[in-house]
Amino acid sequence: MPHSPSFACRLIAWQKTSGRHGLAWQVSDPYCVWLSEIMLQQTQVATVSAYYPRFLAAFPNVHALAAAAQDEVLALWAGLGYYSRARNLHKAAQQIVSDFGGTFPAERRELETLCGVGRSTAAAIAAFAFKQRETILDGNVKRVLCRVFALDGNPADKAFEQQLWTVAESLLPECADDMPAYTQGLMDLGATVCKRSKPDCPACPMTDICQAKAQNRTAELPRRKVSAAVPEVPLFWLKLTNGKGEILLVKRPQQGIWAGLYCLPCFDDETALHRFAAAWGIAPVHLRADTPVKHRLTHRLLRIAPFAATLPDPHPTPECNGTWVSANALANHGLPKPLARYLAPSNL
DNA sequence: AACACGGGGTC
DNA sequence: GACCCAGTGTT
Repeated sequence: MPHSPSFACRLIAWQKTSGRHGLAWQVSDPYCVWLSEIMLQQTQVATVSAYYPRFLAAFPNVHALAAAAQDEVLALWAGLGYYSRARNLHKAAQQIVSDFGGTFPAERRELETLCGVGRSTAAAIAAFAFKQRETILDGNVKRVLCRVFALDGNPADKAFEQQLWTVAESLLPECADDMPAYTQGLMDLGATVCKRSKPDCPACPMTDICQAKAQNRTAELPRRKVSAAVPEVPLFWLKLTNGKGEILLVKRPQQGIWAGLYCLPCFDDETALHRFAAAWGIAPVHLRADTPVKHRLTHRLLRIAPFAATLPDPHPTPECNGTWVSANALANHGLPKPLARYLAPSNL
């Protein structure tokens, strides 16, 4: 196992002089730390910066969040992606109230019982808010460790993953007071110096102990994941407008893509869309085909064919759990990014 | 172990 | 267009 007594010292000193400071969530309040850590999962700092203050203003503490409606939470999360994070955040706020009397626990193990909080996020909260000697292990840290110690393993391999946790734990500083700066340093080093491509080795505090650099292997470590093929999925949207200029939105189920968000009536095939339109008294000839929307997710390529129609007068009113929403009320609803773009191309 | 789950940044 | 990002939960 790699052991480097100087690793933590170097990192802490570097963070204090050259790390990132002044980010809105660099505070010791566990609620703020937790919220930021969830937002930052698989999401870059620049993206989160626009969402974090808005969300915190709406839900300034865990009680406010626990008492909110899921729709309010999702409306503030809309566009950020990975919406299970928002649903779990909401659930976890209620867990904090019900299971912990409204106060965040300081132990990593207890934090891990919260919905949406895995080991790394629990460790980040424990380290930043409670100065616990727990290690994070995110994409940045993995890259730093794989390079500094020339760890050459398959990222999909469970045993290799476990090895990374063990290495990360072995590097923790002895003094608990150093945990916030150390943890921030791990993230900062990976994000600003030990980047995936073109690492800035001359600026790195580990440059003279880095084994990947010594072996001229920074470009090949960490090893890449093997990426799977991304299947294409056709989708059909119906933009139905009533006499008041309102649009029909339907809340999506709690499972699957865009779970819990609001969307236009959405169909797997055109026949199903026609059937739905017919129930509102709209014949296929009155459906206007709009410009197709291509939207890439990590694991799917959505090819969306939007249709538009105006409700005839009079018209039948079929059983429908949708809601009619005016243009200026769209912002109150959590919409998937491509739908927000389609309905209001101006606010990108 | 593999897959589901968004959206954007970067090269 | 490919790869990655302050990952977690399900199967």
